[in-house]
Amino acid sequence: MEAKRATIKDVAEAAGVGVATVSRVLSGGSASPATRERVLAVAAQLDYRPSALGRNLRQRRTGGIGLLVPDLTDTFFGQLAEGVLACARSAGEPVVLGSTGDDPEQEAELVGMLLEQSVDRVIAVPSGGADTWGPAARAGMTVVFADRLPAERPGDAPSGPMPGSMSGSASGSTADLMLLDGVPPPPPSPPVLPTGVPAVLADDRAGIRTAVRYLRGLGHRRIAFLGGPGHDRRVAAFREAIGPAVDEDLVVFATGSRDSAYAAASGLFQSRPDLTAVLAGGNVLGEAAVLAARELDLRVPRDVSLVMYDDVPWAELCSPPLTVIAQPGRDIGYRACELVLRASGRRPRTVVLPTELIVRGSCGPLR
Amino acid sequence: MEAKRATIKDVAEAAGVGVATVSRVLSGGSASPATRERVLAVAAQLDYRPSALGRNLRQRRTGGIGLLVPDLTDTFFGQLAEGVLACARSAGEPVVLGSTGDDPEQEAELVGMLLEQSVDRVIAVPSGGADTWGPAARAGMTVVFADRLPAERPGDAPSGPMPGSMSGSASGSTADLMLLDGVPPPPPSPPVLPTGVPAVLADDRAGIRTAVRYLRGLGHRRIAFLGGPGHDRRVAAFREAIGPAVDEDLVVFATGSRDSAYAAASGLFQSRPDLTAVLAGGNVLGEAAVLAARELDLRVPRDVSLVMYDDVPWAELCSPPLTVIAQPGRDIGYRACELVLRASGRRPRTVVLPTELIVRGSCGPLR
DNA sequence: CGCCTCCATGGAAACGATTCCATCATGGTT
DNA sequence: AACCATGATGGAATCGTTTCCATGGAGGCG
Repeated sequence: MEAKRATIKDVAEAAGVGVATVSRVLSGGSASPATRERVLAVAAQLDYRPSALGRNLRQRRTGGIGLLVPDLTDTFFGQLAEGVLACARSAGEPVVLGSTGDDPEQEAELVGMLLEQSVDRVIAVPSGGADTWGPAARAGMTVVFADRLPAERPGDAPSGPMPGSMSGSASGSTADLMLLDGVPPPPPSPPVLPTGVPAVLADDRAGIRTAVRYLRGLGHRRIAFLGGPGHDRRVAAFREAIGPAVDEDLVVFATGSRDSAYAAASGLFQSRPDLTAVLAGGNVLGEAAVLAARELDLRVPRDVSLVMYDDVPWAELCSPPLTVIAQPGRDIGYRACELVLRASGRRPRTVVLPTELIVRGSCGPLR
Repeated sequence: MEAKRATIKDVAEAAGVGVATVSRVLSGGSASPATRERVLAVAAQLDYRPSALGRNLRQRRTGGIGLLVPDLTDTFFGQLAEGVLACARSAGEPVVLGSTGDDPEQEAELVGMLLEQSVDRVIAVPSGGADTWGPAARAGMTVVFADRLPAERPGDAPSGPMPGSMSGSASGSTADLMLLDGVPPPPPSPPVLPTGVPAVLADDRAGIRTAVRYLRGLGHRRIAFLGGPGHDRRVAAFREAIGPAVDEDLVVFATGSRDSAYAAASGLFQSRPDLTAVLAGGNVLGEAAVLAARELDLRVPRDVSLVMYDDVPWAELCSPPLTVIAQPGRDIGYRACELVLRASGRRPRTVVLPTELIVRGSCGPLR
């Protein structure tokens, strides 16, 4: 019953040829039309499928590409994953998935697992810093980052300050400074990005700037930022957009969990009842903000205006529908996959995809 | 620079022992304490990692487990995937992911890909029917279904009737009948489920029944069901709960896409303005229902009551917050993974996980 | 007519691991 | 003192594929 799979040897035997010939026929090598046809027929009849194991072992090449995301429950990463999957499918490459939970340790462990599987092309939304990704690259992995860049300093989790704590170093991390290209009042978009680091990112800077300007235009002055893990670049952009006089109490961080996000949002609203607008750095944060506001009887947008980074299907369902900074999650994944696949040539450049402010109903004029 | 990975041979050489000894030490075989220590030291120093390729080839065993879901953008499948990932990680097994888009053809293709990768344990939310999964099983795959069962009849997509069309055969599909165990007015929960089919399912029947009773209790009589691909069991449960006099026009199907869901919902509201309650078979359908209702100026719950199958984080964000039938997506994934991992012994039984009606604000009394 | 080239073809090595089996040393028993 | 059981150890086969290389035949050209 359990018919074990036919091997190339079986095919060769049945077709009366050598295994080498079968291999050549199947991988497009030269062969006489007669044998080619015969081999093909036999292979089809035996339902022969070459084993990726054998092939990969021989070629010392990997099967598949790895995909590491913080949390598939977050719609954005789901979109990103769908993009990667779509591209990988069209290339016929399997995708090995890992969820890091925004934990550098788990991430490192998963990288090890991929290494063991001989998966040497990886698309990652990084949680850890150089001490994870340095070794990975050194082990010969082709890594493309998506949505974020890893923290610069070894051992530095990119989320910066811990949950509930208010703000961090006054001028952003090393990575952020580098991102901003060292020009304090930099020219308008497109932003200058670190070269040599293959990555696909959304144009956070432009998105955030647009949102801040929009809020400013509505009269808001006390604008808060609600950040999560991996939002360093967004925070930096926020600081840049706000200008020199950033009210540090209005920059708050949460970890990846929904509870933490809610706590951060609620804490922010309670400690600073004078704020008039909030910019949430991701959809989980946005959700938390809506929830916290409702819990505290703050009406949106009457009492507080809200902009969420990330467009998700339910943003339209909220009442009022949420004004968002949309980023093309699916495209980010797709492009990252393209990059990692054709990384054979010279190293791929970083790609920046545009964001878009979608104005719905969660922002109103200052009153 | 590109230090290629150390092989077992390198370790053996460096430790001055044979490869067999290294293998034994590393996989817990017998060895003298002295050599064991030496080998371990050398292995650590060389940062040796056994190649899964070599191992799997030799053992003719698969690396990893496959996971096939319709769409990672759907939060529910994201939760399910997280569950699988959690369990797989703790077992040290890599997960190969595929997204089927609810398309039997893509699904079959992905199964082929997994076969090629020698991945012979699969967790699937099936889209195709027996003509996909029969061959898969025959090829020696251990398959555990999650959330759904495949259609019984070959070539029969489990979604039954096509989008927009109204209802199907008057008494559910063969699969559903089998599910109901052939007893037309069956005893209350727990439902009798098909044995021998390894699967992890939510107790749709109880969930739907509870929801229908709840709506009935509020006075609703014209209750509609909005179904999507793979919702056969839910439809069947709905029919059963409603009783013999099912208004077939109130049972509507959409395909997996959000557009289709919206179209179905909108069409339903417009063609049957007399309905007073809607039961959405999944979160995408629920989202569509909310959107369509708003578009048509139907207020929830004043004009129409709404229950959504699936609890998702944003259900609470809606206003009013959505009353839902919660199913443990993460647990379903986790259990399915457990099942597929310890499938070595006798065949695993089907597992049914409880659902829960979470009453929030989207249902009101008939007026 | 002979030689050289070219192409189709098959044998065999290699990839990196596990595992069977033979070998050898050791220590205990008769 | 001879023998046997036990345990550590290394060699070699094996898994399924690709690929190098040798072989042999056919055909073209000098």
